[in-house]
Amino acid sequence: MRFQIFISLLRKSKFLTFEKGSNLIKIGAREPHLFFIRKGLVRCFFVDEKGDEITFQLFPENRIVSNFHTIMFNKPSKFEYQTLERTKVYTIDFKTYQAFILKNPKLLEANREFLFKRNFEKVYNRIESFVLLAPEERYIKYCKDYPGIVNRAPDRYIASVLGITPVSLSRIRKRIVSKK
Amino acid sequence: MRFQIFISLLRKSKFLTFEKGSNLIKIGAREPHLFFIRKGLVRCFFVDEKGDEITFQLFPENRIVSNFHTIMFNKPSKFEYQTLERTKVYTIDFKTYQAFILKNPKLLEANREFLFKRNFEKVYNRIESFVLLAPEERYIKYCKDYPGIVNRAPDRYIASVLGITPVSLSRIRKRIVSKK
DNA sequence: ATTCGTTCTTATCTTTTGTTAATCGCATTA
DNA sequence: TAATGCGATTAACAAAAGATAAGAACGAAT
Repeated sequence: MRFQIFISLLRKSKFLTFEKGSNLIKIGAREPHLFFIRKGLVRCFFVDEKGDEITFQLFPENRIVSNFHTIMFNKPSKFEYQTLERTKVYTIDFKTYQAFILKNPKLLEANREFLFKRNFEKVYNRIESFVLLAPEERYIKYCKDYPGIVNRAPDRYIASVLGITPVSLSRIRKRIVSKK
Repeated sequence: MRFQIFISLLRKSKFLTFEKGSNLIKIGAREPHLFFIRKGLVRCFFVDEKGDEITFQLFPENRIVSNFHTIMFNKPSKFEYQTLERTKVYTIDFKTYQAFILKNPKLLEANREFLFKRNFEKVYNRIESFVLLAPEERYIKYCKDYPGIVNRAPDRYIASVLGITPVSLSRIRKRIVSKK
């Protein structure tokens, strides 16, 4: 029956395909949808005072993308979510989703699991990486933790996620290779 | 009536005072309590492979401290929460708290506000600091964002939170002073 | 007041990073 | 095939950070 519930949730969602380079959510938009990435790669970035794009996060398959500024605070998005590959998603309006969850208390736990726990864990691990590790170790850990990203996204995006420059990342990679 | 509800929640909680240097939560413990810091300062740290203590976070007044590993996953705490000053807290068992929230739907929103939104915001801002800012700017921002902490906690804890060494923090401070 | 221990600062040296610019590699296109 | 453009690499230099050790400042305890 869990399965049944899941099916009817799927019925309420749409299955969409975005071409490479399209936007799921634009900066300034109030986009209240959740996007579950079935296939593809999504880049989340913002623009700093100098006008440079800062890549904040990269999302591969099986992750949920949403704008927490909008969903939590009903504020316009600070980030832009852009596909780096042709990307297929299941998408559903957050209110529709939440109404559905409330009607099916059995899903409450699964909801918490997906939307909060996973996120918390990842976010805390990431901060721990910054607190504990030097850039080189951070890169190694990132490769381990997200093998499905490193060879699909441009290096400068990875560098940004790690909080370093592309030049530095290039040197780190060289160092790692020469150590072997 | 919001106020009434709040009062009865307070009734279910205990008001405790911890001396400086005591533990709210120990590493390995399954401590299911929430602690609202009324007065004082709490340091959250873990121990790395070398056996060194790494300060992960510092909590001043009006923040809620809890062990999310336990509350979310029922796992033993990875962190230790230790008072850096004589600290007064309101504390309540998470299950008691949650049961109360469920009985008072008017508190659902306030609950989300306190336990999730605030946390998310802080955590994202922190990651942004690491991604975007150099250590010196990160320190300046930390002083701005948490003026109630910087002059109360030992510098080496601050350094750890910022992901740098105490020596480096000392140099950063000197640099900032000499710029003025 | 003196001693002790802890923390912060300073010094020295090595390693790493940021910055800027030039070069290389590769794919797309004219 | 040649030209173009974009991203990664390399080079060169300055600035900053890590590591280690020594010294200064400070408070607590005797």
